[in-house]
Amino acid sequence: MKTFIRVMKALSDPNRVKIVKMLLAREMCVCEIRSALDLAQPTISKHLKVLEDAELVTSRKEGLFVNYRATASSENVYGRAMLLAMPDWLNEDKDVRSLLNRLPGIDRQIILKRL
Amino acid sequence: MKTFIRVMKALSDPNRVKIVKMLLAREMCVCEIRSALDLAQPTISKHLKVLEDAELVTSRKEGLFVNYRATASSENVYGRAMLLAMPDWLNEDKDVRSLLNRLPGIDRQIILKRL
DNA sequence: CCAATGTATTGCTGTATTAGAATATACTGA
DNA sequence: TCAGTATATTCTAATACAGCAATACATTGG
Repeated sequence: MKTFIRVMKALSDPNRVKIVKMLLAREMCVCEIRSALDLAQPTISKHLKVLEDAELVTSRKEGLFVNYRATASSENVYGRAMLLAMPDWLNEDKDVRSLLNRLPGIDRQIILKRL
Repeated sequence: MKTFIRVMKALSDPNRVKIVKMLLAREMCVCEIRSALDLAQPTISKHLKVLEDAELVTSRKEGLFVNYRATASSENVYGRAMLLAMPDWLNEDKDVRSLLNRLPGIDRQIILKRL
């Protein structure tokens, strides 16, 4: 039950859902997610921790960056099912659509130059 | 997105999940659900409202009683998908198991006599 | 080792959620 | 119409959560 609730809670926040949708499209570092969502960096980090605790995403260090991706944990039936369904869901949502459209232009190289 | 979040939030509470599991097994009135979960009646009513708003359950009046059942709204893709998956989920959970086992013995006739 | 930088953690505030007591509403039978 | 009963609503208290600023941690280049 706990595992199930964790997955449901993780997907109960619009910003976390948007993060999952992006990470299903491609791997991203924290600063890229931050740039896409326009939230404070600690907020992004906390959301990612919730998603990681729910076993919906995994992280991989690459120098200073931490890359996240949506990966189904084989032990978590619920997380796996949700990640399997998510690609087909919410694609008509206005916010999600524009987010995924902007995704190719969101690159850590460009973000860092802009600051 | 709103619809999706509503479904996820509705399924983010253990007691609501238990209610759904029971209602997938059979139709029940509020007092039967209350007897099964041992929560205050207003709490049950509020949980049912959340589930109804998420389009996971429907209600049907029968005299003084209000019978609830888990019914997928055809308009709600997410609710439909979750209700389709739920029967296979959480059956190994200790609480859910004992709840579903006790279900046949939970009857409005018996409950009302006991009071 | 030091400075710079990407990310994580902590502390705080405002808001949302869950729970039950008290109360209101809706229906039934006399 | 009135009493009784099943359910819904309102109110309040306790807890949980989202967000940000400040700070800590970790890695890299010099």
